[in-house]
Amino acid sequence: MTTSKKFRTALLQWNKLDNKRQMPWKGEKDPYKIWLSEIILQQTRVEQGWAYYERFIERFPTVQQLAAARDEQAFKLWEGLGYYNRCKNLLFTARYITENYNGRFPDSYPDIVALKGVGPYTAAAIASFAFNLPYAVLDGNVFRVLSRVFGIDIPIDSTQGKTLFAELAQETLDDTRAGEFNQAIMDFGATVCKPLAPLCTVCPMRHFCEAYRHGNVNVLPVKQKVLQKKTRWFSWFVLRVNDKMFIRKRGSGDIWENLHEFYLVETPAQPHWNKQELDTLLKNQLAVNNYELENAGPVTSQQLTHQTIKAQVLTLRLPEIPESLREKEWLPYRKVSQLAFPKLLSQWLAGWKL
DNA sequence: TATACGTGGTG
DNA sequence: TCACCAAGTAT
Repeated sequence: MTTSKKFRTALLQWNKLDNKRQMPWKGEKDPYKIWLSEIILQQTRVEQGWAYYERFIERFPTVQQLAAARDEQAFKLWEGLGYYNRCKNLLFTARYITENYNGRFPDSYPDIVALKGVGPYTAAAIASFAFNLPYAVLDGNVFRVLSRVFGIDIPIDSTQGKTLFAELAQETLDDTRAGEFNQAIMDFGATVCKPLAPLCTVCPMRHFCEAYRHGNVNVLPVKQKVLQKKTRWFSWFVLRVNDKMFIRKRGSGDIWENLHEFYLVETPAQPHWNKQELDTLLKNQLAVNNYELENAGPVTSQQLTHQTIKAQVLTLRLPEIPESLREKEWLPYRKVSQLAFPKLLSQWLAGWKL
């Protein structure tokens, strides 16, 4: 018997007898809900996305209701989940489906994969879960499980590796039960063939797993690229005039697009804000001569995928709104709390006491 | 096609 | 502390 055949049989039997994994979207047939769950789960742990899924479904039970959402409302609901372009694309696609498909989710792979924010993985997931179409999912779990069982050390982030694993996944798929198979292989990867400390001693595949036989389970899958990280220094100034504070929306070309922030000063090295430095900054950048430093918080750090942000939040009280800043960007806390912020700032706001 | 995009868990 | 990685996609 081929390894593919053994794999299929062992996987489906494990799924039937030993897979205890439960999730709110499991077994769901509504393509809208499947789509929503898959977008939330992109590069995101199930435990982290779980509550977000439930809140979105509660607030927006149908694609039409999501399409009718205000942008800020959706972003506020997404706040803290990361990769905020997912939220932007979610809104775009909900509106696209509402307008172009009359609210009916497309039911062919080519139509699904054409949706913004939907790539090969997500399209295969929706196609197989909602419509039982024979498309194999290829996510981090599948890369790991296949690389180990079949003993493949070609880097999964190489062009050759991506092609090879995509073909292997499609060959291995039980295409009469695509949805069941796809769910099973991801559950298996997440609970048995785990990245760290896999449960090889109780694994139903250990008798034919190449990595287990060669003792290299812990080095598979292979990745070739190491990502570069840089450190950036952010100083956020909470400018306050009476009960309002200055808020701006972050633009394109950098992290946290569409999220909000306070007045940002980025420096090439760690800043040390003393009176003279502050005087100069306020005068040069904002033409402000009169201010009071209310508070200078601790330097906190956040690790992103490609950069480390070292940030400090300083609160300044000004006598009036500077001419250099627009009136409309000054908001009371009541309004500010409805906007989405990066974690560093939402945490600061949560602890903010007037 | 190489790189950027968030946040949190884990060993 | 730190590297790795998690139901990837867009550009």
